[in-house]
Amino acid sequence: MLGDILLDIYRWLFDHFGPQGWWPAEDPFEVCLGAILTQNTNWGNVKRAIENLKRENLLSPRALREISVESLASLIRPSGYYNVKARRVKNFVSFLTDRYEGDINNLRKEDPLELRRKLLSIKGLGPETTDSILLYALDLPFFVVDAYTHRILCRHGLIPEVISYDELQEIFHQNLVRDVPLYKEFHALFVACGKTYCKKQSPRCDDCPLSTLDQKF
DNA sequence: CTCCTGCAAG
DNA sequence: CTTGCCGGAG
Repeated sequence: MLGDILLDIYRWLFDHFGPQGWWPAEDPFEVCLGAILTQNTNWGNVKRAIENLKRENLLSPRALREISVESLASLIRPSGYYNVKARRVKNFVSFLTDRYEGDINNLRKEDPLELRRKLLSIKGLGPETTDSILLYALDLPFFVVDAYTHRILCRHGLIPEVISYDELQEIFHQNLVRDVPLYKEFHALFVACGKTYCKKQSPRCDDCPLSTLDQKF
């Protein structure tokens, strides 16, 4: 029932926007950095920050382990919240080097739910950042919930205004097949729809590919 | 001015 | 539950 509606949403969005090809990054570690840097931040600004790190050959756990948090902060400045994010990147890199030999692939040896719990214990990694890493860097089937997901489903009356991250994620896990490519594309499509149509202010409901959804109730 | 693929601290 | 973090684009 709800699964059918979610699949309908997916199809309409996919038909309208086409494949999004997320996550835009060269390797899994870059995905992790991007996931932290894009917290409440426009991706365009994150790209600048990552370009700075690339230019300085700092896109590796080893290199980021060495650099001072102050230097790191100045390099990621364009992404905003640079002081807190530099600390958060440092926390993640320490976690990776101290416990997994700085190799992102060693994370795959963990039980997925246990790994999620451990990532969440890192200061600066909340549920969305963690699930982005699990899904887009490690190809594990965890649905990434974000502000767009909530806004779109809420405006169509499919979920209550007040709902926790885990509760909303469970809706996807319980009602959709645990398919990694589907989860990757679906989240990216929610973002595309949220940015283009289901905007926070002055949403463009008339042109929205999901406009027929409301008539089902 | 608001918003952006949040999160932790107060 | 509210606030601080913050640059860049529209």
